[in-house]
Amino acid sequence: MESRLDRIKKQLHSQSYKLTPQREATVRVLLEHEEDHLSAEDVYLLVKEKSPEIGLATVYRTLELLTELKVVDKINFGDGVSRYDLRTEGAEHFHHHLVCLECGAVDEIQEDLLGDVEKIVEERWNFKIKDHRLTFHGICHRCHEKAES
Amino acid sequence: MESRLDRIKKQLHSQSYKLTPQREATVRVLLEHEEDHLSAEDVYLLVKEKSPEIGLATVYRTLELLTELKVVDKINFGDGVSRYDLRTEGAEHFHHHLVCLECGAVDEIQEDLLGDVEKIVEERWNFKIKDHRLTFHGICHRCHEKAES
DNA sequence: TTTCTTGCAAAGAGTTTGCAGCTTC
DNA sequence: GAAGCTGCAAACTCTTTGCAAGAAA
Repeated sequence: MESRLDRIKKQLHSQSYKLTPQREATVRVLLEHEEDHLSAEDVYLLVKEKSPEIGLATVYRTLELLTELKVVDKINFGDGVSRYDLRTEGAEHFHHHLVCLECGAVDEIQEDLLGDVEKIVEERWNFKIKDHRLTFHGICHRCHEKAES
Repeated sequence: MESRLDRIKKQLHSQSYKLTPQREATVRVLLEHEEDHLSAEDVYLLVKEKSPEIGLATVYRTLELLTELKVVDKINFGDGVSRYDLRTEGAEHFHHHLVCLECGAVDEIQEDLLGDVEKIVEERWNFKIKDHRLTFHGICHRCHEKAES
């Protein structure tokens, strides 16, 4: 059974990038925190727990590399920090986000939802879509329920 | 006939903010470049052409203020700079963007397009939507046509 | 007058880069 | 052994803040 880590390793190798312990540690952290939306600093601190000798610059360089390889997506919720989000394997489209204005939580929507909209945009604006970013800002279900009780 | 500038002035006054020449000059620049997606630095340089004594910090403070008043929206296309986009008057929803990966142009879509999607998200995720950000990355119609010729 | 606002310069935050040394293949 | 990678520190970019002087109501 080939793990996700293995596949990412292969992808690195196939583009003749070396698989260093630092890179592996970084990928592991990303896999272990798939649900989260970690900043470079977050990733750095988590990697440091297990590999204390790693440098912040290496984490930045690794994240940049993984972004290039489309293993992760670099996203920005407007708070001045870039966040890195593992791509869902096999997913054709980048997933969407729900950002709660109250508690700051970020939930993911894996469903596509934009199929029809994309068709309209491609036809009406003659724009060839390669990727998208969709984020809703509002009140999440948890804060919603809390407010009602 | 009340101009758009007048209405923005009133809005400032109604929240007991003072209307300084610097703020007026900044708003004017935004109105004159409604189609563009100016960064703070861009706005600063444009304001400076007519009011050379203005400081960059004032522009940042004014843009922050206008964002608070929902006169402009602060957006981020992932290039490390915040951009400021005048809200379409009367529009209930924030418009969408088409970012061309080839020439870097940013076009706007004023149509809503997300009505159905929002309904689904609100119902299925029990998420109260307050705002959204939708950006498509791809090839714009100009580059498209250029490539074909 | 009193409060708000400005410009400047300095500080801050996040990210990138140069470089010498070390690792991977 | 050559090419690539790393950690460190310094540099850089964008943005925010402290403060004394100035302007608006």
